[in-house]
Amino acid sequence: MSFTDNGKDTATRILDAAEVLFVEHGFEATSLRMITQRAAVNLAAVNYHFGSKEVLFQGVISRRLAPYNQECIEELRQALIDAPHGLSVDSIVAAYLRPAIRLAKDPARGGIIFIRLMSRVFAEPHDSLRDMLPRLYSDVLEAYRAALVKALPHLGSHEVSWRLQFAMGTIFYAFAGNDVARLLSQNNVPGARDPQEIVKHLVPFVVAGLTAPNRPA
Amino acid sequence: MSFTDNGKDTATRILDAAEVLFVEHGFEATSLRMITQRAAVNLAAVNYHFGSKEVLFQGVISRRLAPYNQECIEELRQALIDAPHGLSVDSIVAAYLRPAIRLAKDPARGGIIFIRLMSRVFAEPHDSLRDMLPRLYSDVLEAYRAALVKALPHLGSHEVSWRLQFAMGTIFYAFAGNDVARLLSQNNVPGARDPQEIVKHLVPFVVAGLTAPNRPA
DNA sequence: GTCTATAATAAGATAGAC
DNA sequence: GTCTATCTTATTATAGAC
Repeated sequence: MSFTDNGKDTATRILDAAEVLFVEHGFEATSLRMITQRAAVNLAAVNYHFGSKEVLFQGVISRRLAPYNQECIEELRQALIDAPHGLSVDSIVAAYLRPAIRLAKDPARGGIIFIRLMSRVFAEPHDSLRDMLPRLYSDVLEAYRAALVKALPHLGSHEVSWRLQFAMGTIFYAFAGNDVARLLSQNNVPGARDPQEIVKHLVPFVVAGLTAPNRPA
Repeated sequence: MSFTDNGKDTATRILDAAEVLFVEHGFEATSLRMITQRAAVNLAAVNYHFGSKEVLFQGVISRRLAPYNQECIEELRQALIDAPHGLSVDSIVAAYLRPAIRLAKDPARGGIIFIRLMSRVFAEPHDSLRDMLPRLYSDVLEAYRAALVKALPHLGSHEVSWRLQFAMGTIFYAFAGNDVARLLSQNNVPGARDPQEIVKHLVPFVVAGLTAPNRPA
């Protein structure tokens, strides 16, 4: 590993630049030339270090995701220790979002950029990009799904799956920075990009959705 | 207007093909060659009829959206006539989703493909594509926002905006066909692509989210 | 309006010197 | 590991015959 003047090696510089650009422009619209220019490295370095643009994308995700997943699982484990007789839906949602807030505040681990990238991946049309997440993320989801099934015993397992799916959609969409808010011509929601502010309004919505009565008239 | 053997003119054939391909692959990854090949028209026809790929995209959206918007507004107007003293959140959500279900069942107006395309637009990284929707969709949103503000008088206008934003995110995500469901290794949600089935499970979730107490402890 | 042919450009990937 | 130079292939868009 050789180092450049700003203290990061070439592969890391490429990952950092790619992370930002993939969020901003999506996979297809981000060229290797944009990435290497931003990273101030040679064009050929991408293929030397990663082999292809697609593998680079996987690298951008996986470098951050593994430790983050650990944190999510650990957070749930701790919550379960503190309340061994089962968690409320509220505590489950709060536990799920706590690592996200911590990550959002920590630029060294990608910060809000990585949160937004995760949200974006689900919307990537590229099958190979979208399909990498189930593999990388299923452990976390299964853990939280199990907790929810326990917390909502009156709902069937299928209904919990539906609601978890909606909840994930809501959360990812809220963090994606797509600014559905901008749709509203008036009343631009203030603080719509601040993760802490988002979560404050998001938690009641998601908790209420998850705990909704099984079938209103 | 000259017509080909299957009864549709060239511009329409291009729009039909582009609609499907933009949903499937996104804007960037869909080439004019894919479109003209699928439409069985000449490559140059796109630029003759539309001028550019971006204008074509706008054309795909706007041909369907104007009549659909009319329907959404009319649905709300009718509901308000039937209940002149104000609508429940439940009726508002139901009114909003009714045109979507009708459209989803009507392939002649784009069917589920167009619903999914709308959902996808919000996730398009291209600014110029994402930014066309506020202009085209704000009337509908403002109408439903006003109804929600009336139905939820105890919430501030800002809070209603937040929740409408979350609700729209949930709904669009649910229809986008991104299959967050596939994240769950087990328990693949059955019927996850059938609009009627989606709506059945979606309504209680969204209504509960919108009517959540203002700030649970 | 529709076609062929092509211009102009940008993309991902690689070979080979250093 | 890093560079320059280039290959190969794709793209959007257009010019001009019919």
